[in-house]
Amino acid sequence: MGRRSTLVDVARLAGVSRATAARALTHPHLLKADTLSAVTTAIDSLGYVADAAARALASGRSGMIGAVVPTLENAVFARAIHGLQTGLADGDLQLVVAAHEYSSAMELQAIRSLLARGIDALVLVGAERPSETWSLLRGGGVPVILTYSFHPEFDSIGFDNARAGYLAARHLIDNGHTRIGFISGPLPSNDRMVQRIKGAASALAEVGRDLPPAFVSEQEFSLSGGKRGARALMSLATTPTGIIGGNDMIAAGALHELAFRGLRVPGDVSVVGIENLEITTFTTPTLTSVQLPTAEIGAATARHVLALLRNESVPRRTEFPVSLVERASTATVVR
Amino acid sequence: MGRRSTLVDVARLAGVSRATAARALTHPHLLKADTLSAVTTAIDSLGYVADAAARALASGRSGMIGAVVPTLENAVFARAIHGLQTGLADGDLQLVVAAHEYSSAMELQAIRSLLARGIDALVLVGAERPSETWSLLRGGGVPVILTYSFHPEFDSIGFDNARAGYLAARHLIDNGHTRIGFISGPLPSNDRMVQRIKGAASALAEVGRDLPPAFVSEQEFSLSGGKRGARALMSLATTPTGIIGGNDMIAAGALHELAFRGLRVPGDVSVVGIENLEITTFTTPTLTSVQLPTAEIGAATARHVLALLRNESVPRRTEFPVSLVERASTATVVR
DNA sequence: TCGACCAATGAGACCGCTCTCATAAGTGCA
DNA sequence: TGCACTTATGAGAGCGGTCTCATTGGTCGA
Repeated sequence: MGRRSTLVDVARLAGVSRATAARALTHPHLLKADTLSAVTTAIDSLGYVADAAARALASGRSGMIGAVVPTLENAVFARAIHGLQTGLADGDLQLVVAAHEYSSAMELQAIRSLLARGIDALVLVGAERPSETWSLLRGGGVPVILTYSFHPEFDSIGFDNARAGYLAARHLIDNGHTRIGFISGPLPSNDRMVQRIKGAASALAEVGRDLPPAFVSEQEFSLSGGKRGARALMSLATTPTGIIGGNDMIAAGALHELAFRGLRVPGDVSVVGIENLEITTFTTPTLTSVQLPTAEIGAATARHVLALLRNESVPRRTEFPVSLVERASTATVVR
Repeated sequence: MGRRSTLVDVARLAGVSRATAARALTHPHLLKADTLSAVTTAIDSLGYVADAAARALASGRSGMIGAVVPTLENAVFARAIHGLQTGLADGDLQLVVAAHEYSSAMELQAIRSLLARGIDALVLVGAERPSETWSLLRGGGVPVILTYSFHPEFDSIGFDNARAGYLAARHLIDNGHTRIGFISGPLPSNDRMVQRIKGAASALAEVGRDLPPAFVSEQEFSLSGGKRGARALMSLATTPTGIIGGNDMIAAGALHELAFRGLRVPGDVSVVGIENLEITTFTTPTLTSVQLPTAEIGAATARHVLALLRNESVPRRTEFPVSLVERASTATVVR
């Protein structure tokens, strides 16, 4: 079938110059109606498709957006990427993804690699990274959008992670709990989780209590992680009466371990999750959780990127609210 | 900070020609050791990074791989994409993703768009699509790799979906069940699910039974979908004694609905899932499931793509085995 | 009727790299 | 010492678009 046809072929077939053919693509309003239709006809009959590399080289814009997330195996990020991709597709932008597995070194490498690819914008997760990475971002000449956390220097779209932790702890405290354990996800390169823990600690501080390090168990984001975390917390000399899961999967795993140990929820221990996934209504008991705007983040980020590339003015910071959804896994402490 | 430095800057600083500087990048073994090191030094001191668009235009290779999946909201595909991306990164390839939400029209559009982007290879899910899409793929001049299903004409990496359905049904049949219901995921553009249903039907056919259409309930891939599916099946005049979930989330949702209706599993109804996710050991009762090689598929696809681009010979077809993992949700039928 | 101005199109430089081909320097053998 | 041959480097032509600037023909007001 021969080689792909180029603008020259189109121009020749339409009987116009290369420049005119090009204009039909990029600035069609500059052409006389019949010239335009001649070119359009030629394009259709040749099945012409502009070469993206050539276009990127000449225009300095690639039409590709990069995104680096911790992992796609965590549904939160998979969902956000899904929403982002869907939104970008509407603007005819492609999404290039990379995962760093909670390693800031790998994140740096991924960012380098994406920047070298000539992306038009870069979407990252979180606001904590080594200064080397920050300076690369500052000098990259590419708009950076941070998600899930905020940073004064870069456009950010997210929610208040500390408040999510605070709401979870506050709810337990309001039910009379003072010994509250926290099963977190991986902490390296994960300011979101650190913030949630801090938020929980600040709620405890409000009532003169604290969140001792022993009451924080770092685990994977999974049912098994939650199970192991609950095992760890319930093996302590003094055990918590309330447990916060760093996300819902962890909390659900904790519920399982508590049941396995013959402990009643919420009779003996109350449990709160964070994220408010579908699973919260399928656990036994159903899981009280803090609703996070994860679905919104992907879509909002896509809109932000599109506006940015169109030079429309956009708020530097978009914050979504979080709220507690009470279900059956929490109750007033019995003493 | 001025503009990005180019090969010309590197060449000038290193005191060599543009061609030599270029060779240092692409064919370093052709250079004398000290010439090479002069160029390398210049590259480092300028922080030079090759422009991907220019390179793509000149070389005809973009270093980008496209992947189109039904959705990233389904963990199966998120996981596969994650594995694929990780594997590709080792070969310095970028992954561009798109989702089509089980619409063949959107898939076609996504493929067009990726092809226009000049990707070096294209990864797709499944082997069922309109002929228009197939002919685009044939004429695209880009290697296509199919995953999760097989196709004689294209490289394929997957497993036998019909066998997965067969194993699930066979297990129920071996336990004396003959009225078997199937709660499937979305069926449009989803040959995997169609195959699983066919496999289940063929197991029933082996013992002179069939899978009546009324016993197949099409639902979303979610806990709620499974719940709704079980509700539909258990509302029939004649109800099944065994239920197969199109995937584990569906099966877990079905378990929930059965418990809600006061039915005992496996006493009254046996349930089998497909996928063997972590959740199978967290449900009540634990869920018998067919183990699928989803983790392997992403990684294997990455290896396949890398080999392909290096012109190494690769098997056109890679098939992973599936197997049944028996847990507590299935038992011999009581009559 | 003439110059100013505008709309439509053409000409050609340029984006930054790859790759082929030519050239110069170096090597081994008769 | 000369010649064929290899090795290292340079020169320059693309790759396929975008974009600026020049050119042409036509319109309009004085």
